[in-house]
Amino acid sequence: MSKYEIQIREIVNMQGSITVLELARALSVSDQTIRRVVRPLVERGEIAKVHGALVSNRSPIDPPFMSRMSQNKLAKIAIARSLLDLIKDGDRIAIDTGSTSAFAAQALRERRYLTVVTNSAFVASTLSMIPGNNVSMAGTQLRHHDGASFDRSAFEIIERIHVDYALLSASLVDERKGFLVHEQCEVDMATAMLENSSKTIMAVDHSKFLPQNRKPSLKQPELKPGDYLLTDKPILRQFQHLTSSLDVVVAE
Amino acid sequence: MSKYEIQIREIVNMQGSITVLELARALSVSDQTIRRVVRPLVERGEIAKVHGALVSNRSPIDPPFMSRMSQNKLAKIAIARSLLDLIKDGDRIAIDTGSTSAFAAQALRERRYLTVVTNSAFVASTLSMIPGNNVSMAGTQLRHHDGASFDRSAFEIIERIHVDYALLSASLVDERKGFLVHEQCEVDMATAMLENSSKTIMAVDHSKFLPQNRKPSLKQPELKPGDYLLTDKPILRQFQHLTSSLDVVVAE
DNA sequence: CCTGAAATCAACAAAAATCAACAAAAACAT
DNA sequence: ATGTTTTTGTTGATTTTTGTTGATTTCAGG
Repeated sequence: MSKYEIQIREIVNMQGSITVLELARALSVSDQTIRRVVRPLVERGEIAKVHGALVSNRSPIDPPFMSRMSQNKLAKIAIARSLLDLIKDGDRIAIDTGSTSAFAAQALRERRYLTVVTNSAFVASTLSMIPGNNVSMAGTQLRHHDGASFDRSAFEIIERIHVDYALLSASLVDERKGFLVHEQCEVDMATAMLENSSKTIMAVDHSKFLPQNRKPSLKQPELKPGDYLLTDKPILRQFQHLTSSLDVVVAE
Repeated sequence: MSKYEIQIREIVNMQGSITVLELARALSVSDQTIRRVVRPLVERGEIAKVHGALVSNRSPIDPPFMSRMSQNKLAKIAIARSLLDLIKDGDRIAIDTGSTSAFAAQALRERRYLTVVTNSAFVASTLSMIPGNNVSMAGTQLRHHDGASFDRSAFEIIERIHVDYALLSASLVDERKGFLVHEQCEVDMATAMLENSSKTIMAVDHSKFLPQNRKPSLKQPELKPGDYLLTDKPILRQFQHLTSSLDVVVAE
């Protein structure tokens, strides 16, 4: 192990990338020395090397959040667009977390004079930029998982603002137990939104009706008769008892 | 994998889109080289390409206020990159509103384990997606102008969290009066951030030293000796009295 | 549908980076 | 000190990348 090893690793990771020559000058040694010292580092996979330069192999981020956004992208976009048939200019709406809601937010940029309250920083950021909207971000500390907050203050704000629609989602639709999510705080947030809205819109793409790897177990609050269910494929027979009292909207 | 790959991905994702020629000039290589280097990136689907330009296929964020971001975007990117020399993994940082800060947030996605507190929903959303970060959104009601909050609660949160750096900006640098902004609430927020941080980083691109159409008139709080000034061109003589006690970092 | 401008592609020569081998320098143990 | 081992710098052959040129394609407007 060379005496330059630590320095090199540090510099490369710090800068993201650096040419062999720059590094040689920085450490005042020859380029050949750099190459020699770097070889075992590369072999051990601690840094990566390309022709002409060394690059940090620290993954340049692909937020887990975004990768989920791309799953069933088309279905989610279709659902988001059909949401525009329900939500009109000037409506007030509470929006929960999740990739479905993120797409919904994108679609809702077409609407004006919305009153929006959400615990998702992404949704808040997206819709706050539309002139005429009144957007409230509920909560302070954001979890990196999805950029959402479930602070006490988040609930206080949700409960302070009454809206026309609550836009909710779920991780899985179970034939017996209904709409499920992974965490209790999500149920609590959904409950708060549902209780402070006139109507609820549940948005789930068809993949949510299929078995999942990671099985959620917590039940979303009961929907009221006349609430909406937005999805992208017709409801299969074995799920219809869950949706019989709801207005089901199937997007293209 | 070419040595330009990281930079290209970064710039493209930061700006959303850029022409091949602009990119060639930015990296001072020929357009042909850009095309060559970009081909595998496109094949792997990491960025998309259209005739004449490269476009990010990241989250379809195209905030209207990004239009302002397009002014002096290369300067702002350069400043954002040089910010990475100051901010290290694990640092705590308060970030204000504005297009400069938006670029800074994009750049800071390279860092891990940051503690971030900001009143900008865009900054919060951007950095909350990075695993390991601890992001707090200060404030509730967002103004559409820039997706930022200046609620009383925003100040309470800023004042509750002490950080290593406050990243501030300004709308105009006046030869006599120093760093100016348009609204009192921005001054108040800057003051709160400055008072709850160890060091302040003021980031202003060179255009801020030139006369503006819409003249701001409110003075940002005084910087402390040893605070940083980040900009992209050397400070002209007539401004040097403002920066003599500061650590001036000129990007590029 | 045509036309001119801009962008792209293919190919080749020039430039830069890499590698292997050897000699000089430094570090180490005896 | 002395010989041995390790590290370092230099050289020249080899490989990779880059810029340039000119032909081809794409795009926008008439």
